[in-house]
Amino acid sequence: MNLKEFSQKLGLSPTTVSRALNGYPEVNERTRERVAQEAKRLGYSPNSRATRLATGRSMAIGHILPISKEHEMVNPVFSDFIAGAGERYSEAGYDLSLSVVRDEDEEKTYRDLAARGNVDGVVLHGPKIEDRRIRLLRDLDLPFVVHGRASAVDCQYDWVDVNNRSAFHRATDLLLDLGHRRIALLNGLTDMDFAARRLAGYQDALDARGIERDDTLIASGEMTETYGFSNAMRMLSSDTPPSALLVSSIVSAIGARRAISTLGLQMGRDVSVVIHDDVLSYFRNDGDVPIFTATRSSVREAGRRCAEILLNSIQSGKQDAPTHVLLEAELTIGQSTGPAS
Amino acid sequence: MNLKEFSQKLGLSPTTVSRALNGYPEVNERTRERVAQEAKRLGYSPNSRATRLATGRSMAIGHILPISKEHEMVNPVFSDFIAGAGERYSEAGYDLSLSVVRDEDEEKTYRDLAARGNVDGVVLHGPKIEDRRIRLLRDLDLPFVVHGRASAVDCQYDWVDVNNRSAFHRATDLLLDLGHRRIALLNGLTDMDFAARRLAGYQDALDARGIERDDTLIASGEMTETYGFSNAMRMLSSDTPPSALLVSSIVSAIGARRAISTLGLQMGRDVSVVIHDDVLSYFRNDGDVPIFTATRSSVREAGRRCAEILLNSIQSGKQDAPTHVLLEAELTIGQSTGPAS
DNA sequence: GGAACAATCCAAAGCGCTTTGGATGCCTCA
DNA sequence: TGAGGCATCCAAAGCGCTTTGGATTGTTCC
Repeated sequence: MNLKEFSQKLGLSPTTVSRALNGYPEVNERTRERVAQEAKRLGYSPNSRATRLATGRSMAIGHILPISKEHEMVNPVFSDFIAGAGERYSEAGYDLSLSVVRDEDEEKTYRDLAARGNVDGVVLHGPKIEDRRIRLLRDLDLPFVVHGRASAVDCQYDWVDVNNRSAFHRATDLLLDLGHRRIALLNGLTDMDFAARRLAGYQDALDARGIERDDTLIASGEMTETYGFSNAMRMLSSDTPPSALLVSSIVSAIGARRAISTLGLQMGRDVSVVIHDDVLSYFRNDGDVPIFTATRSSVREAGRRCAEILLNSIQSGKQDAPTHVLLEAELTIGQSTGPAS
Repeated sequence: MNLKEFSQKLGLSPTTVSRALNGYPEVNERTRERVAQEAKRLGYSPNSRATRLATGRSMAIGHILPISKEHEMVNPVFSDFIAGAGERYSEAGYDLSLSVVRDEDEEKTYRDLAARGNVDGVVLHGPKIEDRRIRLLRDLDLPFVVHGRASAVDCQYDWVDVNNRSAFHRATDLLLDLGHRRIALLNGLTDMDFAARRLAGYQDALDARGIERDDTLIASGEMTETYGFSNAMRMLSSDTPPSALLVSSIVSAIGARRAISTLGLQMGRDVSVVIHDDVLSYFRNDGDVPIFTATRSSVREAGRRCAEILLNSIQSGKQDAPTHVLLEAELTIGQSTGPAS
């Protein structure tokens, strides 16, 4: 049923019905209620395609999930982030439009979304240190918010980020306080901004104690279980093994733990491990004493915050000062750390 | 720029331009090429909102991600499934529209998607044994495909499923062949269809050897790491512990492995473990000798197949015989199984 | 040379909403 | 009593495409 038919059944004009349903003041409250009731009774709801054309808004937020043909990896935090953001979108009546594209097509996809008006805004995931996408989105005049930051990009934009630098500074400090001197860092890919900041935090802590950094203790790569396993194996079985590992993701930490027990060592006694915990829903690191000592910050919460900021900037027609949210990670002591022997 | 302006610049009518861009035969090839070139040069692409209204198609497939307020869980296979399906959607020019809703709102959301015409079809995730959503979708006349099946629903529908029953039959058989007699099953939630089928497969194998099932060896729940850990702990530290575990998810198996090593046991020697492996991208269970012996079936591939079936049924106006795809899981021997001692 | 036909293009009518710019009726107040 | 104001409703013009039903031109064939 469309508006015309529905309004005829009510003996009203389409105009009035439309206004009644959309909360405009020009319509009598009794009329509005009657319209609402009849709409429910007869099962009328406005066709979204028509609404979108008429209003010029898409009522959708775009997310791009780039797939690299080599690894075919999906970022494990993606689904939890999406869950957080999507929750807000639903509340606000927005759709979440997900484009799964080969990573080399990502920029093209943004252009396309903008040109065809598929979405009213986008969330940018996984910014690199120098991220071209940010300028692109600004030039396309498509509202966006970045989950993370891009250190080498100097234009203004909204972002939500964890304070990775301070988190890893504190994590490293903790290990140093426990007497560890050879601390390995299993980090994300080097061109990722978050990885650079985590490295900087780690470096800060070493610098503050005058400890020289040993580059053989630093690994970077996609944070899979295998990555954690193989790097921990390699480092721990070297002549000068680390006594502690700082691992950028709980997934890789699982791999590191596997390496530790494969080598007949015990985590928390022979090797200490501190992780960054994004609070993935199927990998809860909680309980009375969490498995892993961790810097913790919920990626789902980050999703919510991103959504809020973006929806605001879309609805307000934006162009206020840019919004920045810097979430502080919480450092929790778990079973995976202990004094250096 | 809109079609009217663009066609004026070309000295053609909107009709011709539209037809040229959409591949209709009534337009001269030279004209078509000129239109295509100019569109690229001037950056014209048709407004998708208008196209969607005019054609009456949404060019979007809906997926619902229900969030239970208690656990706030996101199914870990979700993102990989989405990645597989989304790939196909992109190729076909369809959007993936993701609705994140509280689980009690799921049916309402389907009704809404159908009534407002937000999507041309939906994928149904995680069917329960008796799943009301299937009838609902049929009644709503919204094309859909189910990832999985619902044993107790007798209407016809398209589905893509893994042969869970035979997979778990074979997995159990393998353990029986190795001499294990007390085999625990860490299964999914009891009302899930896949869990019922896996249990049936397990039962089949026991029956074939005349082994009585011990219900204390069967657990069901949401397949988190913690779930795997605590159930494995409980069972393995009982008076009559199992000598082998059959675990429905790699995530829970990680937890089970943690329990095994916490108890000072060794996986593959003291306790055998067989898992079902959905081939999650960040948790690859491969390599020369995989960590876990597993029945393996790629959930991403399932996503692709679902997408293909759904797009076909939408484009063909459907109502052929329903399409069923039953994927056979591949049984791979890894390091986690060995003879019963 | 004109009928028949194909190839090519176009004008205009949708698609189902929103929104502008009134119209109508009723009340108030001098 | 009639002008002014308010509350309530409506007709019609978009939004930017697609698609139907011609119109026009050029070609072919007897």
